[in-house]
Amino acid sequence: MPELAEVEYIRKQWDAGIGQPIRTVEVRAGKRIFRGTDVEALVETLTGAKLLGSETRGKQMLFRFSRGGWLGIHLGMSGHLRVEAADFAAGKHDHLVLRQKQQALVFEDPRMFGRVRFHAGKDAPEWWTSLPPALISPEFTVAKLRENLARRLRSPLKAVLLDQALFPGVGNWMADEILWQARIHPATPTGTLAAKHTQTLWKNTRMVCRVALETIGRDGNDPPARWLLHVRWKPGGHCPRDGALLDRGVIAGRTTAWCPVCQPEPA
DNA sequence: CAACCTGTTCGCCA
DNA sequence: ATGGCGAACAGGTT
Repeated sequence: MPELAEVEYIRKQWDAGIGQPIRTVEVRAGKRIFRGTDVEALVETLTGAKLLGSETRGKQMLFRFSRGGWLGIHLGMSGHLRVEAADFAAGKHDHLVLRQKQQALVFEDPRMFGRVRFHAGKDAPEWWTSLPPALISPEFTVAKLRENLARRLRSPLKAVLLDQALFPGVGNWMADEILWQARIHPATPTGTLAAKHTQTLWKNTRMVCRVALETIGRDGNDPPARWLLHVRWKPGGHCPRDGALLDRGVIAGRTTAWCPVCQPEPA
């Protein structure tokens, strides 16, 4: 489910537990959720540790604890964070439960495409610090975008937008939204994009990220009513800009919606 | 009942 | 050797 702004909103669900020690840690070990993770070290370090804070990078979240505990969570397709009463009983999809005096912090993920990582140490782990800079940061420049696109000349733009190394946090709906805002057809091969369109793509990438973070990311509010995401799911949806019936198809392996009028086929 | 899914990774093929 | 594509992952929802 979650992309950039949803991840930011979900991350804050655990803010209720900041400053309080974890009394017990419950883990449904042996699940693919914990692949590559030292679950014993996670339990040992976090038991008795205090949650200090958290941040988001793209679709990744990092929770910082006292005693040098760093917990990374990726929500995958169906992951979610929530807060329950301190004595609640974990359900079968609740893979990680951090119990505090006042409440329990829960990570659930029915489909188990998500991932939990753990690191113990003074500094944040390499798997966190090596993530690319945010699309709304000053480091994401038009020149940088041009450079990224130049490495994938034959790919459809939709595929490139879904690449987390290049567009961290962008998922299926955001990719469609950005291309629709920029009036560029999702199947356009990267190498055929006019310089002017690269500029437009850059501008709209930042705009969609910024506005999504200010609405969904801030408090779960809806993004602007005239955005594509409100109509892109159901067949029969119409372009909020010109009213044309939206086209749908599979591009880069994902369901994609676009407007045949304002996002014309690449030549 | 069958198809579909806001994500990632792997192996195959060009 | 790259790079792109489909399949696989697993369960819920339509």
